Amino acid sequence: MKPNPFDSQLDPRLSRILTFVVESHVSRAEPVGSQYVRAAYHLSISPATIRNAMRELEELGLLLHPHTSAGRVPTEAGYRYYVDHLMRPETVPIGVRRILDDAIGRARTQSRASDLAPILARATRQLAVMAVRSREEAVDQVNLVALDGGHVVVAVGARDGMVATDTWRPERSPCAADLRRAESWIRARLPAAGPKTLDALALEARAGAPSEIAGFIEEALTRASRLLSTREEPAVRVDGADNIASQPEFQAPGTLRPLVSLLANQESLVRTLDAFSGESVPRVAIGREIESPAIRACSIVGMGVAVGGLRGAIGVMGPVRMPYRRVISLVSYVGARLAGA
Amino acid sequence: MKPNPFDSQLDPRLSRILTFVVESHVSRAEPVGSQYVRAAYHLSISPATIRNAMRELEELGLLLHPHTSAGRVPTEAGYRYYVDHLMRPETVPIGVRRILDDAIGRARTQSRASDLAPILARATRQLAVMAVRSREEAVDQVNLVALDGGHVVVAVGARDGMVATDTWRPERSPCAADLRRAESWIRARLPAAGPKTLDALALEARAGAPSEIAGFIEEALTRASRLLSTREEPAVRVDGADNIASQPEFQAPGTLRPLVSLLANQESLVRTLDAFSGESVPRVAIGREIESPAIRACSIVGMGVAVGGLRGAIGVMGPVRMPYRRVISLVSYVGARLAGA
DNA sequence: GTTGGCACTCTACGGTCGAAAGTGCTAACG
DNA sequence: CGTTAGCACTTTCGACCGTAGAGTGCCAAC
Repeated sequence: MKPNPFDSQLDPRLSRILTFVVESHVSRAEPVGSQYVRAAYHLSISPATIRNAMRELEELGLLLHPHTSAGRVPTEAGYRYYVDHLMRPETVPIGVRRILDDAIGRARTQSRASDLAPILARATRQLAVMAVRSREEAVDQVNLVALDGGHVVVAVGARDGMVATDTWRPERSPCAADLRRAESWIRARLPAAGPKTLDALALEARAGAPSEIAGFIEEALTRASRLLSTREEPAVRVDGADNIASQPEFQAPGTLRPLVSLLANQESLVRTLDAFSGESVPRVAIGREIESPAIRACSIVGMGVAVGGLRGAIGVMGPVRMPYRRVISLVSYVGARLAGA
Repeated sequence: MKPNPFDSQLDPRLSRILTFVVESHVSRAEPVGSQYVRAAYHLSISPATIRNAMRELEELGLLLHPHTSAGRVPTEAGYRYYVDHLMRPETVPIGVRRILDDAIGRARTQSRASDLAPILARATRQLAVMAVRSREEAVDQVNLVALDGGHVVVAVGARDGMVATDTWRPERSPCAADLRRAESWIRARLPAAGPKTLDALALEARAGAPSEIAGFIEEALTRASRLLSTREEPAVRVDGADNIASQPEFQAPGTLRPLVSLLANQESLVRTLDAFSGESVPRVAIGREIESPAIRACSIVGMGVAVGGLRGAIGVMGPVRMPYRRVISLVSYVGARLAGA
C-alpha cells in the first residue's frame, strides 16, 4: 500500500462539493458543472465559489477536466476518497431485502448458490458474478454402492461433511462381496487424501490389489479423483451483462469488446474475483486497482462467501462511475447472509 | 416452406459470378466491384460484362447494392443459393482433424461434451455453442443408500441407463431397515415416472407413507425430482464470442449489444439452438431464417448430437458473411463423430 | 454476348463556421 | 480571507460544403 495523502479529512466544504460532484456524475453520466451543482443541491453559494472549490479538488487529483470547457469528472482517486470517507452506508429497502432473503434461502437449501447472480444483477443493475468452488478438504471416506441395473455409485466424503458422487456401469458387475472388499481395500489405505493421493492410489490398485477387483478399484478411484478435481474448478455464473453494456461508457466503438472477451473467457473473470474471496466485508476495487488489465474502465465490489460445503466469492462489476452506495450495501447484505451461520 | 424460385440451376455464367462475389465478400468484408472480381480471379472478360451479370443477379434478388456507387453484396437469398447450389464441400485438413478427434475422444469418455465448444470455436474462428441435456426418459428405478457419516444417496435411473444421484444428510439418520422400507414403498408406486410424477409421489408420501419414514421419503423424492428437472436444463457452453465480435459487422456502435445480451442470457441461445437438435446433418440458418429476432444479422450452422446419455446440439454462429464451406465441413465432421456409434 | 467510353451518383474526408457550455481570471465586496 | 459578479477565452458539437474517389449504368460499336 502506498501512503494515502488523503487520510486526513478534507475540508468539510470541499468534502461537500466532492460528494455532490461524484453523486451527480454517477447519476447523470456527464461532466458536472458548477451551475448544475448549485441548482441540483439548492446551494446558496455562487457558481464561482463552487468553481474555486472544484479547482482545489482538481489540484488534489480528485477531480478532472475532460477539456477546458466541460464540467468536472471524478478521478479514480476521487471515487476512492468518496468510497472511503464520504459515502454513507445505505440500508437495503425492505422489499428488496425480502426478494434477496428468499433467493438466499433457496440457494442455501439447494446448494445452488450461483442462482444468486441473476438476483444480484437485477438488484444492482450491474453485472453480477458468483463463483463457488468446493473446499479443498481432505477426503474422509469413500463408499461404493451397487444400484439396481448394474450401476455403481462411488461417493467421496470430505472431512467437513461435503459429499460428491459419480455413477458408472462396470463391464462386469461386481457382486456385493466384491464391493465390500474393494471398499475396505480403499479404506485401509485412506489416510487423509486429496485428489492427487487418490490418483496415486488408483495406480497402486492396478498393481497391488487382488486381481479380480483391481480394475474395478482403479476405476472407482479415478472417478473419485476426477470428482474432486472437477469440483475444484469453480462453478461460475455471470448475469446482467446487458445492464452495463447499455451504460454510456460502453457506447463508444470498441469499448464493448473487452466486455465480450470477458464474458466469453470466464476463467479470467473468475481469477479476478478470486482475489476477493478472502474478504469478509465488501472490498471495492476501482479502475486500475483491478489487477486484470482487460477491465481497466470498471470497478468491482466483491467479497467472499460460503454456502454449504462450497466457498467462493460474489462480485458486482460495473463502470467506474458506479452507484457505490447501493452496490456496496447489496453486496454486503447478500454476503453477510451467505457467510453467516 | 415457400417455393424457391431458384431450384432450377442458374446460368453457369451467373453461377460463376455469384460464387466469386460471395467468396470475395466473405473474405474481404467489403462490397465487391466488377474490377475486383476480374482481377482476383484472372477473368478474361471485361468489367462491363461482369457488371451485366451482376445486374441480372441483382434483379433476381441475389445481390444487393448498398448505394449507387458501391460494389455488390450478396443478399441473404444469395447466400442461400450459394450454400444450396454453388458451394463445394470442403474436407477438413488432417491436422485439424487430429485435434478434433482427440477432443471428441476426451469428450466421449469423460461425458464432458461441452469442452468441444472451445475447440470448434478455434477451428471455425466463429462463435461455437454446445448444449446438451439428458434424455427425457421415464424413471426406472430409485435407490436409496446410506454412506458412512450419516449421508444418504438417492439415485434415479432412467430406462435408457442414465443414472443421476444426489446426496444429503437427513436430520435423523435412518437405519438400514428404514431405507429398505422406503425403497420398496417407492418402488411399489413407481410405474414409469417423469419428474412431475415424482413430485406427486412426494406429496402422496407425506400423507400416506408410514409416519416414521414419511418425511424421509418425501425428501428423497423431492430430490430425485429436482435431479431430473435440473438435468433437463441443459448444460451449455459458449466460446469464441470475441472471434465474431472482432468482425467488421460488429464494429458499428450498438451492433455488439445484441451479442452481449445473448451471452448474458444464454437461455435464448439454447432455445435457438434447440431447433437444430433434430438434424443429423448440418443445417444452415441464414439471417432472418433464424427464429430469434435478437440475432438477425447472424447465421447459424447447427446439428444434433448424442454423447453417452446426453443429447443436444452443436452450433456455430457468426455474421451472415460467414465462410460457410469451412464451417459446415467442421460442424459436419464433429457432428458425425458425436452421432456415430 | 461482349466491349470501351463516359456521364452520373453516392460516400468519405477535411475544413470552416456559429452556437453552446463552462471555465479562469480579475476586480470588488463584506 | 472567503465570496461574488462580470467577462473573455477555450473547446466541443453539429451543420454545411466542396472535392476526390469508387463504381455503376447506359449507349453505341464490335
